[in-house]
Amino acid sequence: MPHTLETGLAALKQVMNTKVVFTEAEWADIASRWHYHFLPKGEHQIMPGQMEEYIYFIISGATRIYHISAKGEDITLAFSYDNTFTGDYGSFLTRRKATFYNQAVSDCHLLRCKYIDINELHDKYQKMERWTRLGLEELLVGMLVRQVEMLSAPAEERFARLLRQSPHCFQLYTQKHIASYLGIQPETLSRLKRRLKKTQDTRLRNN
Amino acid sequence: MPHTLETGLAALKQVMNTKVVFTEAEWADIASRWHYHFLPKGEHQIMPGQMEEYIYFIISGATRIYHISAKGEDITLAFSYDNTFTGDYGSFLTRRKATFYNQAVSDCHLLRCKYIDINELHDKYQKMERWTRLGLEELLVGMLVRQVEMLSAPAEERFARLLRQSPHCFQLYTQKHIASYLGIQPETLSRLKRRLKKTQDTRLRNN
DNA sequence: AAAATAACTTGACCTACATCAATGCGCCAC
DNA sequence: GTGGCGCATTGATGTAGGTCAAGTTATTTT
Repeated sequence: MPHTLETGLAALKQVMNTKVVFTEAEWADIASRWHYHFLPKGEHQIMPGQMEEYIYFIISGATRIYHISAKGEDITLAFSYDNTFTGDYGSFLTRRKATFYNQAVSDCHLLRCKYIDINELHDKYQKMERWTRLGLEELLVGMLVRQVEMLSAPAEERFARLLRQSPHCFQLYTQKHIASYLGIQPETLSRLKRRLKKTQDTRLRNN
Repeated sequence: MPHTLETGLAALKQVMNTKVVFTEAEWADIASRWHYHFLPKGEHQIMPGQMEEYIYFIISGATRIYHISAKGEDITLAFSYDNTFTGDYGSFLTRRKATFYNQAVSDCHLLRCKYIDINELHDKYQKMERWTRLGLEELLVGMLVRQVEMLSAPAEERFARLLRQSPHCFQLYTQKHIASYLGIQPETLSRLKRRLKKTQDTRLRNN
């Protein structure tokens, strides 16, 4: 029986142990606080105005965190998929109302853990506090890289880099959403794709 | 005697206590690991390729964290000033070589703490681990807000918001640096300023 | 205080990307 | 299958902001 609590916890354990190694007793306590949850394709895990009560771990599936701007534009902020965490961290961490949408773009098999459980774990185990700290550090470094790229690289380069570093995203998400993640319009992404293919074709022909 | 170790530690204590309240004994241990450092205007606290050995607390002064892109563009990522922390967090946290410059734009009176001391404090006190976690959470939320703004708001709005929320930055930093922080050219910022003043003037005249 | 240097302003022109619009294509519903 | 709908492509045109250049004003440096 794939994608249920057991297999999910095994995946979660492996992911968590890459940062901090928990004892079996600690792990048992942690594991007991995560619960299976299913989110069908198209449904929202959270919407602006709600409180983010859980942090989510994706066993399998894909979600998209986005924001609707003042002008009504749909802006994709992050992609989440197998073996990654998701949710509106801002809301979850600060206990303020969510500002983002998080939508399943395919059926999602999830584990989730309540805020109070995460908090209790933080109180109970220094290691848990450290695990979260290390996770936040990683997130922060990633966001800095993205920030630099958005400010310094033109659309074409940002696209090329995403294609190189996260090709699977082009399978999981529509071009519309990838475009908004890259900060451009779908039409522009379409044209970039064609241009890139053309230059690759001519390169092939010349070699 | 202003801006020396004592006054600096008093400021640091106050800032740290807003997140986690330390006992006097804990604080004494923490305080003993921070040391005064002076960075004259124009000098760099760190440059790409170096290892960030310290985390810095600014008693007084201002620095600018920036990056030189592949095309040679100077991109300002963050401003730091009195009572804030600074440094290349990415390098400091991950122990990899710095990718950013951090330059004093005015004489800086600093406190700094070595990586190993921070680490020892993390090992020794769960509270310290929590303090760092909460600090990272705050940083992360701020970066998310900025990311959304960069993707959704046009230059004029980003400028107006910075002017509203951080007017002191316009005293501390040159327009060139503020422009690069906003993701525009200095010429564009100059034009935006004029346009904004014009609309404000007409509004005044009509009231 | 003069000279040198850097910052800011303004104008003319240019380009990357947006917008609008038309057409074609896949995909799900029934 | 076939009707419908959202997604992708392509073309024509618009525009925010970039680039280049010249002049002005601050700010250092000597």
